[in-house]
Amino acid sequence: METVVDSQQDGSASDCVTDREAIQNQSTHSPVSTVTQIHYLHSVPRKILNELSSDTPGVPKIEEEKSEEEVTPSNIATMAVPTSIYQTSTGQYIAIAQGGAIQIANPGSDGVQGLQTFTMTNSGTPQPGATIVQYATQSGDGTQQFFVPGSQVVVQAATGDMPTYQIRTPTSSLPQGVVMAASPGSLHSPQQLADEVTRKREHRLMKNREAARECRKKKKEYVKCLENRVAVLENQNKTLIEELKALKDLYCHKTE
DNA sequence: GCGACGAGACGTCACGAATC
DNA sequence: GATTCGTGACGTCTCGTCGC
Repeated sequence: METVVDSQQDGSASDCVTDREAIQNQSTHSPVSTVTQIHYLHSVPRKILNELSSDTPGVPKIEEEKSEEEVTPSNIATMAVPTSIYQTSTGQYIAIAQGGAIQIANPGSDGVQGLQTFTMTNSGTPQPGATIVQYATQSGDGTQQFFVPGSQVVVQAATGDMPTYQIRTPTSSLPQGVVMAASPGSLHSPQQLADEVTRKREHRLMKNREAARECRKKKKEYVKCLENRVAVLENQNKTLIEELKALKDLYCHKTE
């Protein structure tokens, strides 16, 4: 009589863990809701910015509105020196440059995703004292314009998938959620800010790289385990068939 | 030798689930 | 609610094989 070799004896088959039984369909849509203040989509710019960043993938870059002759992509380190840097209570950095560019960095997310630049111009102002913020979308859809009363305080009005920003006139009572830096620029230089964002991004990428490696390893082991189990069950099946056949023969001999 | 092709490994992004 | 983790999907690279 044959001995049935079960992989559970060596413990490998019993260690078969079902990773994810059902592979769910993953939709790539990003919900868009209408917000009355300045807003941008989180999911869209990331890929677009990566496409825009040419030779060094992984290095976040800010695409500013450029003049005809100036095509050099500006990254964080080379952007205009901000005159005011604010930090919201959520840790977000908002810098307003001398040229009127508003830069928003979201340290909670990766560098590319969380960086936005708005350019302020004063042309065609329909309201007295108002400033038009030109929001250049990275998708190439054109620019959206927002009217800004007076000057330059950017307020994060909402967070989540659809963060919104309000630009308000600074008053004695700051809007809730906004922390003004003691002296503009003293919190972090743009370089430090960029370094921090880059560092966090690289850390996240490194962790994800390792996780992906681990996940693949796990998946390979799981597949191996399943193949092993198939082999064992086939072997078991074959043995049982032979056993059945032998019993049948024995029964036939006895009845004869 | 060389281009085409498939397989496997890898990095990254996106997103849901789990955890804090 | 924010952060971290796990993983599917996608694109890219490398390597081996095959036909020419």
